[in-house]
Amino acid sequence: MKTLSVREQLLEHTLVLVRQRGFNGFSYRDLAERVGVKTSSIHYYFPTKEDLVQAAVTEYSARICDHVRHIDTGLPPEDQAREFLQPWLDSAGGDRICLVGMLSTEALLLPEPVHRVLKEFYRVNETWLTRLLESVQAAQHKPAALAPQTMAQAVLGALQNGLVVARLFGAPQRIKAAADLLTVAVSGPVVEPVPA
Amino acid sequence: MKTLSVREQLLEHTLVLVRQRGFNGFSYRDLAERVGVKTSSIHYYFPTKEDLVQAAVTEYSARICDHVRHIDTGLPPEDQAREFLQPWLDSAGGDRICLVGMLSTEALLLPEPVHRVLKEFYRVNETWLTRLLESVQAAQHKPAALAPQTMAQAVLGALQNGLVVARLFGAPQRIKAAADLLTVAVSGPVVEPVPA
DNA sequence: GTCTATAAGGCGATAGAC
DNA sequence: GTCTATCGCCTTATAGAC
Repeated sequence: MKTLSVREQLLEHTLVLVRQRGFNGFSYRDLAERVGVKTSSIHYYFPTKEDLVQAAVTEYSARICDHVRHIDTGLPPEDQAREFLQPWLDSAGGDRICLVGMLSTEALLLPEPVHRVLKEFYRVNETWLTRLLESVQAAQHKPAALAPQTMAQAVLGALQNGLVVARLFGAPQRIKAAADLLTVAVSGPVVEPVPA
Repeated sequence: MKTLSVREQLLEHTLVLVRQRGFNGFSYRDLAERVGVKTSSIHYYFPTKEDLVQAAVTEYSARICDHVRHIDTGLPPEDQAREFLQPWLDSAGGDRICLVGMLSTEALLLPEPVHRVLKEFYRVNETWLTRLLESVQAAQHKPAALAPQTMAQAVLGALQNGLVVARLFGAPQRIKAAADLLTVAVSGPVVEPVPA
């Protein structure tokens, strides 16, 4: 377990605070207390709060998008979908939603460079899902009811709101509706296991 | 066109401000300037900011839920779905998202009485969609790939995030993926009109 | 790099005159 | 009901010592 530099600690705690409370929901004081420095030290690394959030969203988007890009396209579609869904299922029901979902909701408060990263996140994830659904559709005889891109956007949206609702209700399983939507699209009807 | 009381004006402008910027994204000063009163007058009607947001979310949820409850259940499912979708399509691409979607994202900043209204909003909308999908499914020979309740949650989630993304991209048509998901679920494949 | 000290202004909220 | 005036605190941000 590596020791993080102060800058890295600031970034990690910012990721947590934004995912919990949003851009306007935490202060330099909150962040300083968590890392164990004074607020003036934060300004040394991130001159303004916009610099801080820009670094946070860039780091977060890179992590998720890298995860998606590294999914083995040789795997069966069901397995690719499972890999894609993993980070979403992992965070469902905790106190953190997707950082991109949070900041997109607060978009009117944020500068344009942040918008660019948010849009890129949606583009990368939707494009990956579209390709997956296209490959499934190409292997079938009947065309799907919804175009791959349309289903991709619907799935990603359902996942984003799924995290929000799972947290609101304190019910991790509420992410399952969105996950099932993707699962069905790549591999047919979901059959729940029957209790013995 | 009726003249609104000061209290009604405060509530209407609060609905707008929350849908644009969220609970922490506007101040009593912002609201006072818009209505043309001093900030102390706001406290006369709404002693605390939590009182203000409680009144706003209650009013907003009542409006949408009443709209949903008044949809004629005797209509064909496609027409019921169209009615349901109308307020979502109307606000897509503007600067306002769903107030419930906004406050749900900010849930950790808000008191429990607000949570109760947010959850009730999801319950009412999901229940209505579930019933609609059940009625469609009962009239068909094959069972749908997804259970009605699951599809209902996915559709509502896709709509919420659809508003967020439509605003972020400045592209009203981005709400269509979510709308198509519901439309297909109640009436089969969506066929785009071919340009002449 | 990290600190102390402080600036300059915003915030929600209250007291009391009218 | 609406105002003026003000309180106490929080906010982001900066200057300058160490």
